Amino acid sequence: MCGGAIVETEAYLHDDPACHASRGLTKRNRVMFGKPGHGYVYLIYGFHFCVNAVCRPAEAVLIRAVESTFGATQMLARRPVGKARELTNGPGKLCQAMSITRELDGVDLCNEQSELYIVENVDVKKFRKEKGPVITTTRVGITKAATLPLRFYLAGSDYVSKR
DNA sequence: GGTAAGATTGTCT
DNA sequence: GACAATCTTACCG
Repeated sequence: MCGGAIVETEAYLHDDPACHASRGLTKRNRVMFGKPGHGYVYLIYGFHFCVNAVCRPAEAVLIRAVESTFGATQMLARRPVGKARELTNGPGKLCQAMSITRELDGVDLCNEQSELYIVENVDVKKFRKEKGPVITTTRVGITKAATLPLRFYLAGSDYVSKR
């Protein structure tokens, strides 16, 4: 068991050229056309995995950074790093640390019996208060629709990938 | 059947 | 700051 608070996300909308689902259903993005609440996991650049939470049909939120709150020992075993923040301050990094792979593509994120799931609890609310306001900026690492303000992160978190 | 590009990261300068 | 590593998918012929 390991986990943490999501501190950085990006949104991908159905009419957004940067969204994998914008050009219709394919083998890779089929999960995005399924039921909302499921996880979309894919391999990028042949090296790293990225996780998304499907929110509406053909629309998803990319999880870019997590601040680990428990199970950090296990995560460090999978991803040995010097500084704690290096553990999960990037979409590919957090997938390695939490052993998120393509096997989890399509997982039900709303079911606490799943290998991977997302919940909102009182600690998260307190965490958000401590970490300050949510900053909205442009998305990172994309070439299409790069100016849309669809990236969100907590101003006070050390685990945000880029400022 | 071939090829170009990608929602990244780590390493070297 | 620049660049290589490495592979799946999408698109064209």
